[in-house]
Amino acid sequence: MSPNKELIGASTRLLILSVLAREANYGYAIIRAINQEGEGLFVWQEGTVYPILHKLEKEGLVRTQWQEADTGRKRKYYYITATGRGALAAGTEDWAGFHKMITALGEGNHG
Amino acid sequence: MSPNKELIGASTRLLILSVLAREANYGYAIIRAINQEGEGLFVWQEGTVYPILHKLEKEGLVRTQWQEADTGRKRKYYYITATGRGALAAGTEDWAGFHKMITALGEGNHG
DNA sequence: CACTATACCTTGAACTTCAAAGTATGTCAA
DNA sequence: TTGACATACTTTGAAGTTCAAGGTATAGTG
Repeated sequence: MSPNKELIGASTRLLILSVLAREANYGYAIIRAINQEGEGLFVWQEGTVYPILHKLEKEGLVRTQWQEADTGRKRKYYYITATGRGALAAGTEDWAGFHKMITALGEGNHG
Repeated sequence: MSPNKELIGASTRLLILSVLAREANYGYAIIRAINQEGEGLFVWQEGTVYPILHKLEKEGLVRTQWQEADTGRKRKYYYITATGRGALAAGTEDWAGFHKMITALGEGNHG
């Protein structure tokens, strides 16, 4: 289990949208990409990520398309939508504001 | 309700510990202090904060002491412990690392 | 005496996350 | 063709988190 579940849980959605804003991808690869990016800070489980992807789709932040890989395997690709990009931008801004506040509070402690 | 519940939920504990690292305080005032600090980004409810304070106490990150105010009112003061300061420092570091990652991902999107 | 603000706490519902298991397909080797 | 393994998607049950709402109690005000 992750040592900082609470810290991490915050921006699951934001992180997924960030990854998809770079380029469309399918679920299984998204999970690997994010966990690699996390560099040990956390490891996301399939049971966590897939439901979030489904929710993002229901909310219209991403759309999906089944595609067949060269291997013959079927993959469900996720594409970020315009709405999704908007949500990502807004979320990133909120994140920055929140971070600023946390930092300010921290600095107050040894000033 | 807060417009960014998920973003906020992350570091409830961190925020409380930050406030208490500045100076000891009692629950009701902590809630007002944090919500003021949030500047509209979020508003915490009593039903959220009190249980967290109880948990922090059980974990030894804070200790408590009942005190009587000038008004005659009884208040439960929360003091951060050495363990609590350690947890705050560690949490802040993790937070910084996580923020760095989010930022890096965001920059990748328009680079 | 009613009303408001302070001050603490608990409960039930909704939601989130995880661990675990389930389903299915392609690859590789014996 | 059989077995093992990685890929790929999904669901389920349990544990945890947060909120809205309400409950208790006391001090001050009109």
